[in-house]
Amino acid sequence: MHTQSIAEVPSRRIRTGVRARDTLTEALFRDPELSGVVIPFSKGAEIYGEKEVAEYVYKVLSGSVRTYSVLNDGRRHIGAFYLPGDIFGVESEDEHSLSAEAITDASILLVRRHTVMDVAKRNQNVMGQLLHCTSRELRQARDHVQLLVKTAQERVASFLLEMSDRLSGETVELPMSRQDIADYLGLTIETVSRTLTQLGQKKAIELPTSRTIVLRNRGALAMLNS
Amino acid sequence: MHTQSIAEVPSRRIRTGVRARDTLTEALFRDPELSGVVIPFSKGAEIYGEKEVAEYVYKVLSGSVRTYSVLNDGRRHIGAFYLPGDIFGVESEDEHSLSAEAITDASILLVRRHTVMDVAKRNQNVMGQLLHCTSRELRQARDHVQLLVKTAQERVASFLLEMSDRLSGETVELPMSRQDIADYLGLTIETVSRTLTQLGQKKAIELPTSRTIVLRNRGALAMLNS
DNA sequence: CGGCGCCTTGAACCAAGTCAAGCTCTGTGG
DNA sequence: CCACAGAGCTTGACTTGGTTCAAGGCGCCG
Repeated sequence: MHTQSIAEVPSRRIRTGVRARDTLTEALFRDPELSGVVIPFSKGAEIYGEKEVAEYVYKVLSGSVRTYSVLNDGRRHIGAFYLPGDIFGVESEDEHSLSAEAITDASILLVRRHTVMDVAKRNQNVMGQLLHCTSRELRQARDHVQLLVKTAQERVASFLLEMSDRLSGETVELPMSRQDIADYLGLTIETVSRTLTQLGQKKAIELPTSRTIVLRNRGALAMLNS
Repeated sequence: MHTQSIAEVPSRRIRTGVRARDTLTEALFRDPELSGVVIPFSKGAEIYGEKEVAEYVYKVLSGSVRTYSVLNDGRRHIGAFYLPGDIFGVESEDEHSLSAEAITDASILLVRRHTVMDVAKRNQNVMGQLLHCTSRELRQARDHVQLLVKTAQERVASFLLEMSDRLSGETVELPMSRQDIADYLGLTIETVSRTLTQLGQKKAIELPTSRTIVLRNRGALAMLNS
């Protein structure tokens, strides 16, 4: 359920294909046949819930998003982080398998799922992009699996390298909290914190502020990355 | 690289759609346009290697298969097990992201990847099945991620329930070794062994032989399953 | 019957978790 | 403009679940 209903918030209908400047990564929503609605979500707002019917497909225009599930013992597990340009919520099942929340204030483009599907049926190119999109998620999920069999240092190093790649810069402004990172890496918040401190002591990274991380020695991190 | 080349082994060309008895789960290869070749692999034989060009798509007819990768420190990580009826090796990239090996003697149906792709382009139904197939893999990968943040007991219990579901019976004949299970669950062989012993002591399972496991108390296992 | 894989069990050790305290921002109201 | 509250982060001391190392058992095949 959207905490902000579509009717309540200012939004503008756009033709996704005709946005003048599109530096964003995913090609899928560039197709002129796919129109959508832009919705702002404030920090912490739920975008959709686990087991909810998957009515839309989503693209991050600004801000960042986490998908997660809560285990029966109360622990939260984060499936992925989505940054501007990323598409999320693509499911082949009818319901979402994870919940999604805005990590920061974010503006999200929503396109009706059945619109995408209908276009995909006619337009081979869109179908190909959809398949590509799913299999990128698959690759990420497999990478995530490999993360979780490593040591704490390796996990944190891999995470930093991943973020640096996706935000393309040596200085990484993390949108997420230590708790988010911990739940993504399958560690505790204390272990994440300690490990970052250790990486700082090793001169592999610098921590000007707790959310700003400068990669000083990519090689050293990559070494840990396995 | 196939350790047994296609030319060397007895095989018969079949029209996958016209097999009289098809109790096997995946619909994809039932399409009459998709013809393939059946190849036998002996226990331990490599079916394809990581980073190898993905020339075929595979379906297990009998026996079982594991996909895996070897980390730089020598540890092996198993991505998935495939049982009769399962399709594997579907990649949207051009190369396989994991290696595949026969766990037991197995007969595998191979269909050329570009054949599948070509048919999928014309046949909406086949494309849908392909998408479905990829997203089932995605769901499995996400389940696998969730496995790896649990305790040893939970992991082993989940594994047994998964196997019991897929082999549909309370008595599970495991095709894989303790080492395979350990590498799948991100544990050591000793921990897997100890945990099975513990589950036996709790009367949740019985172990008539080391490869035969009888689920005595599904509820108790499901409790651990989170 | 003997050898070899595979599996189990025990004991010591260690990486990460837990519990607890204190620090550092940031925003808010007096 | 400062004081204070609260959330988020770090650090320390102790505990623990799982690994490591080592030995021995079981079952299968030649």
